[in-house]
Amino acid sequence: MEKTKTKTSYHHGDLRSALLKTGLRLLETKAGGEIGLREVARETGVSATAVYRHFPDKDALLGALMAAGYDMLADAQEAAAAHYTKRDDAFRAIGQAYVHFALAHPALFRLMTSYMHLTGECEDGEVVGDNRAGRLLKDNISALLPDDATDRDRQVATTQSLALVHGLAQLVLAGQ
Amino acid sequence: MEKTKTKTSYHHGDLRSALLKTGLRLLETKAGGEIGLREVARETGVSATAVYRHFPDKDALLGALMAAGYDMLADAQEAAAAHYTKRDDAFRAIGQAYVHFALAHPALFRLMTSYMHLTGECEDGEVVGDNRAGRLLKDNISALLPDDATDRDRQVATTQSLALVHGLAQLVLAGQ
DNA sequence: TTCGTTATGTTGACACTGTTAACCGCGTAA
DNA sequence: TTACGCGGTTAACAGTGTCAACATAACGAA
Repeated sequence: MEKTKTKTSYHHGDLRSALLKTGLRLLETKAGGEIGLREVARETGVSATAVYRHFPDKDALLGALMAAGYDMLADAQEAAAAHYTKRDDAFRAIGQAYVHFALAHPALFRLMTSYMHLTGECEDGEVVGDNRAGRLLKDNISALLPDDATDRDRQVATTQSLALVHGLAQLVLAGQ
Repeated sequence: MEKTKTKTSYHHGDLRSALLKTGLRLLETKAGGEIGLREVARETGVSATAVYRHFPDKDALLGALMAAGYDMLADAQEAAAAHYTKRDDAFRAIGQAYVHFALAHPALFRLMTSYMHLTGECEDGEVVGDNRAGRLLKDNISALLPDDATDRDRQVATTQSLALVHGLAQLVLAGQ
């Protein structure tokens, strides 16, 4: 019930999501350091090379974990913002949720941010806002600015607050 | 002349600094990804285990490279600030130097920041300002604040601007 | 000078990693 | 029923960090 495993299952149960689940679990457990392909495979009770049926690469697996992390982050931010009605309160809550998330899931957060440069496939648009979390923040910032603000103003404000919040999270994480 | 190699040398020339030099070179060359102990040893023309005579660990080697990077950063910041006489101009220059450094030496910067959590030996003091770069920024911030600012004010201001600058560097680096 | 000790570097090995190639079993479609 | 392909396996390869044992050069004491 809590885990609708979608046992659509071909052969063994659907891996991929099982791999992702144990990957996230390992990231919660392990305080620092990287995660290993063989490790997650072993912990899932499957042979290492089975991973390659669902992910072309180790980086692909990590990328999927990143995506899952960003989804979790966006969920947390939305939940945090939902408690508030005033625009600026909501905005503050979103920023706090970001830092809180980094503290609550350090290894996952580190993975998400240290592989940032793999993220943006760089389709010449904005690289920052291509995930739900970024979009959420951008929308909330836009709502805070006066109506006659230019697009450039909005982008500057977005980048500034994202930088502030992200840097803050990083610093807090460094100081443990 | 440019490189006073301090050929005090016992046996082979002084390694350690040679290792650090090739380590930095490799970090300049390699765009993304980690650096390897065996790799730097091989490139220095020495057997892998020779490294262990000068560094107890791979992490120790990376730590030394980090320290070297922070020194380079502080140098760049001091040089940038030296061109200006007004306090706030100097402060801005320091921040710009930070971002510029991240862009100029991406791999090194990534190493410096991603191993941040290994840095602070956490002697219950301030973890941020234990390197020259942090101290420089802190001093410049203090100079900008009014004289009657409390210590807490100064710390908040320091953290805020460091977070902003650091986050900005990270974002710029992510967007290449 | 000669000799022993210590710092420095080498080879060989171990356990581990990511990745590829070759093989197999099950479920489905013809 | 048979052929095929998807999802999994084992075996192997190159590469990694690290340890133990061995070699050698430099230096201080006899």
